[in-house]
Amino acid sequence: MGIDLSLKFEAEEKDKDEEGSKHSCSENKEDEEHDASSGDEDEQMVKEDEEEDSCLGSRTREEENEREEILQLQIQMESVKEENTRLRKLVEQTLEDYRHLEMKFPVIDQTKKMGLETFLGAKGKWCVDITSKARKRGAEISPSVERELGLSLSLQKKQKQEESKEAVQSHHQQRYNNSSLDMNAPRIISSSQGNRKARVSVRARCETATMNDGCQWRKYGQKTAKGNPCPRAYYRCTVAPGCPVRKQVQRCLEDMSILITTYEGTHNHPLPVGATAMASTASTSPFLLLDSSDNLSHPSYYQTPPIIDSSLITYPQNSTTNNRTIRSLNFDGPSRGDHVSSPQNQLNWMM
DNA sequence: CGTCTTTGACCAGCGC
DNA sequence: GCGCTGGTCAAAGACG
Repeated sequence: MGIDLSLKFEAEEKDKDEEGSKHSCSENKEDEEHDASSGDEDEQMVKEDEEEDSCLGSRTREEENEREEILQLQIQMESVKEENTRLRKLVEQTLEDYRHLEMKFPVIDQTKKMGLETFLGAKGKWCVDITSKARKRGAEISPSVERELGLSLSLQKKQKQEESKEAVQSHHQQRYNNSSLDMNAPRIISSSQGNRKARVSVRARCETATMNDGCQWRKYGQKTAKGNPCPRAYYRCTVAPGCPVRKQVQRCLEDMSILITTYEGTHNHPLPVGATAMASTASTSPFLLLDSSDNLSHPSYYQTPPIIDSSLITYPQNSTTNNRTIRSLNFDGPSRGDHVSSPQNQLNWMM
């Protein structure tokens, strides 16, 4: 270490100085001998002895001083060494803690997801049931696929307090989203309460401009949101006059093939047939039903199958649940190229 | 002509 | 109070 080198360097310099002083002392002696030849030899000898004694005395004093200095330096070195080992242990401990935390993080994340499923209650079983059924069919479900199955559910609430509580969580979520690790992971931003409007956000792979959820929508606005070059479109349900349901449609910034649709409100009318087909299998209560294909009602639908990654999400709203109950329906949807010809086929495929 | 989309204007909420 | 941003309105145009 640098300390050791510098100490050696100092010691070497001191040796050199010592040699130099010795050399100067002997040089002085030679000069004196040269001078003695011209003067009284006895007196000269006495003088020489005295000077030699003084020279030797100063040399021993210097040596003692050097020894003391060396001792002090050695003590300093020992203390520095001790501090060095202590710091090293501290660094190692910190690194170890960091590694431990790093290993624990996925477990904590998984626990959070399990917590969500618990929150979803009995209906949360859907996710497990459907994936297990898929497994029974022999379909392999990789962890990444299971992530893809994850319910992309965002219930939004505008209350400040709860948002601040969730700020840390959403920050972590954002970090995950940015790293494209978990695009379709379950995500509850907030839940509606009281008479506030329920909001459900759904991510689905969809190449068309909007998803067909069986309802009729009228576009009433478009806005470019900050941070996303893709414009956000605003739609209003036109199935029944005065239906308060609205939806926002926007492409995902990370993956343009993913369509983020946010629904708000509750339909004040019976759902159209296309929506009811799937609805009846999931819930008897009012809900929002989504699939990611506009092609359902399109003549060329049978030639161009939709691309669905995670798409069926129900969100009942009634007075008893106070807009808080969330029912999820996740399924390992067909990968790109799989043919899903109708809502009923989708359900058959699921079951 | 009715319906739907587009798009600029307006408004409310929020942070500074 | 001001500016920014998201959400909505409404007039104008397109389309069947």
